[in-house]
Amino acid sequence: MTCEECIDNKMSVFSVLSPEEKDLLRKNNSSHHYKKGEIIFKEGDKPTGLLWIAEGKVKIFKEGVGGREQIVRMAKPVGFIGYRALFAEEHHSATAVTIEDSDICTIEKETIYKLLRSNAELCLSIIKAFATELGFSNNRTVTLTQKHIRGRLAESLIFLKDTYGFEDDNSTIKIYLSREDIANLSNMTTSNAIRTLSTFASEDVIGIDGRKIRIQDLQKLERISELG
Amino acid sequence: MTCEECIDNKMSVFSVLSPEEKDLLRKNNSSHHYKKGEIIFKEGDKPTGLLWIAEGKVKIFKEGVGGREQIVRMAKPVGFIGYRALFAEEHHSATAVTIEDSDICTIEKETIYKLLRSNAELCLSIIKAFATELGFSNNRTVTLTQKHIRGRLAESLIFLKDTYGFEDDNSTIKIYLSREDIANLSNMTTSNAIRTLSTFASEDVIGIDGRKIRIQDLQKLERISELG
DNA sequence: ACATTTGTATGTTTTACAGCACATTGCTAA
DNA sequence: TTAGCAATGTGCTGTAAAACATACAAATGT
Repeated sequence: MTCEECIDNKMSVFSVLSPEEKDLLRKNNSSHHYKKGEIIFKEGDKPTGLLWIAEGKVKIFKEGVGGREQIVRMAKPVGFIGYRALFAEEHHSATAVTIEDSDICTIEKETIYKLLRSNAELCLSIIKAFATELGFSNNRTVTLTQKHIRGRLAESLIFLKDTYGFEDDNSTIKIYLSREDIANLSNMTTSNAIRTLSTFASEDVIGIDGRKIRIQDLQKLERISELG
Repeated sequence: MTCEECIDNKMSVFSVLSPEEKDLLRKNNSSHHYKKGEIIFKEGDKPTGLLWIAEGKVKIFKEGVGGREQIVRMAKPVGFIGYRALFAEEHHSATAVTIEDSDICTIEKETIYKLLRSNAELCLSIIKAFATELGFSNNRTVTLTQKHIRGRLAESLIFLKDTYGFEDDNSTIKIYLSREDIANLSNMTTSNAIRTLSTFASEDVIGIDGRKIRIQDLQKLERISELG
């Protein structure tokens, strides 16, 4: 998928733009390819423009106590990244790293602000996106602090499934994550992520094939998530 | 402070409005007085309009595992409340309760959307506010999960000081919170909040006079927060 | 003025989980 | 093939913090 295709994509917030505005975007964006594991921006960097994912997957994480990383967001195509810092007029408060080969598009800060000032519907879309993500973040704060290990892991697996969907078999989660990343998403140590995944597998809630995880009993997983 | 004063207040996001737009607001807002401890809206309620605090203080919390509450925000005058759910077009994901007698103003959803569509600067202000709060929330997720009790409590005390400021003595935090609320803000049990506050007092980091807390050594408190 | 509830304080017990050590598997590269 | 290394898997131990218990003080209602 290319930048242009994203601009025309009806899932994108750009769908509210007029043909002329879309033209302005098309003429002012640039694109860059990243290999798996590359850094797109780092905590502390100054945002230069608005980025979005045309192709690939990206994890966004913050460094915590003793360098321990907490994944705060997982992004997928036609999703923005780095926009929080841009609009807050702050430096990036998190780091973005590709978890597979990705194509990232950029438009300059000036261009996006020009569009925002000219198109109220775009503003409203962005506002809605922020409001939704804030709800997600607040929810995360509560579940990560209050749920036990099993509940946190179950929730993360459901989250990954909701975000990236299933493969053709309708049960394997469409993402290739290391145990460490799963742990960093679920606020636990790698050891415990491995251990708890094994337990889930022995309970036939999930199936494990290397890094690929199949959800075999979604209902049970949801029950574990709700009161694990 | 009345609703009208808020609309004219230069700290408010309404400061970007034109005189005519401010008039529209003035003619379409209503106000309501709440006693300490009253519920403004509940988790699951449908938002009806945009609320803001003219006078008083409000805590916003989510119910977690086993009814345990986690305070996600503390609001003060000229600050909006309940706007996340409104703009996300969701039901409220948290409950708002006054922690002292308060005056809350409302404008209908239609009015605020009308203003947003007519005034891009207002949109940008809202976007910036959301982006800032999202940063705060993400930060909270990391610190509440990774810091130890002392660090979490120290951070909360600094947060309360930054939000509500000091009294005339320049050291007493200008808020009257129960130990339970302090615990619910810092993700710990009431027992541990009490215990740790006592420890801080014995270390001369803070001074305790009933519910009133004096910060005696901010530097030390910041150090505890950073790596406690 | 009394009883009843609510909040504060502190000690003891229990447990979930991090931290660590170490074994095993799987990938990459010479 | 084999060496080297990273990722995965498992058991053990220590500990931070929850859970529980109890006492007392302060606020609230009757």
